[in-house]
Amino acid sequence: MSHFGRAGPPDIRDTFSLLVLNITFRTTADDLFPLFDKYGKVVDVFIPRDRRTGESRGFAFVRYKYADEAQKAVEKLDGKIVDGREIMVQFAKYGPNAERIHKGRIIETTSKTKGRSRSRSPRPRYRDENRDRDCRRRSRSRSRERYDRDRNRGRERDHRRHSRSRSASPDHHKGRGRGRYEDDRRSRSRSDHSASPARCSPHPWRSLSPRRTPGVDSPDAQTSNGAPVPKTVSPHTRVDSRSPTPQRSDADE
DNA sequence: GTTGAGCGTT
Repeated sequence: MSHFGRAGPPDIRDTFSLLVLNITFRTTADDLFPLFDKYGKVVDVFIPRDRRTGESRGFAFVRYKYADEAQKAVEKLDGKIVDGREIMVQFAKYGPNAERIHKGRIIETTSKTKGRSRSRSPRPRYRDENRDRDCRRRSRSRSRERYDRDRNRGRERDHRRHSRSRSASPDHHKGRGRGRYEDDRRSRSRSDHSASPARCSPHPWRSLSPRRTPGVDSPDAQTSNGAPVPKTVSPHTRVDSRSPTPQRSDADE
């Protein structure tokens, strides 16, 4: 793969992994190696790539032999423009098997004599595949935002992102689209078991609330909109449903 | 030819 003639993960026990984010999709390990090797002994550079296309996923892992060199590389290369893109270098937080990493160094080994430790692991092996694999699949397609931004380019330059990509905007879609390749069959399997896509819908409550069953206009037949109205509701409040503007009950479209 | 949050393979 992206190793230097080595198969599989090398000895990461005594290495310090750095996570390099925001690299271009064309940047390869060979491009990053000389860059990081200038600041220390780089043991290995690995760039995860897609199973289907083999394209880079936009980030890389650089393993240093010593922590001080890794630290220096983080300080020196973090924010550096590589291939026209500002990369982000930081210590890896998780290991290949989701081991806990402290300052890029693995502090937990899932190899042996640590079986009980895994039980205490608060998080699953892969924190992302069990989260947005169901609905939030961006599939890393070309974002329409980019086109919008390009179209607006020249009209309003202030509309661009006012900050580095480090701090992702909260209102920006956090769906990372890590579906990759297993999401297809998994989704189908769950579909047969009648999954609950209610949460996937951006407006789940909308489906749950039938608003005011159209056609049925009997005020006594059902309580308001069919939903079980708690007894705490006062008769005075109930008259509100018969107000001239009952459409603004709860659903809004 | 593309995309852009984030954490990894024989």
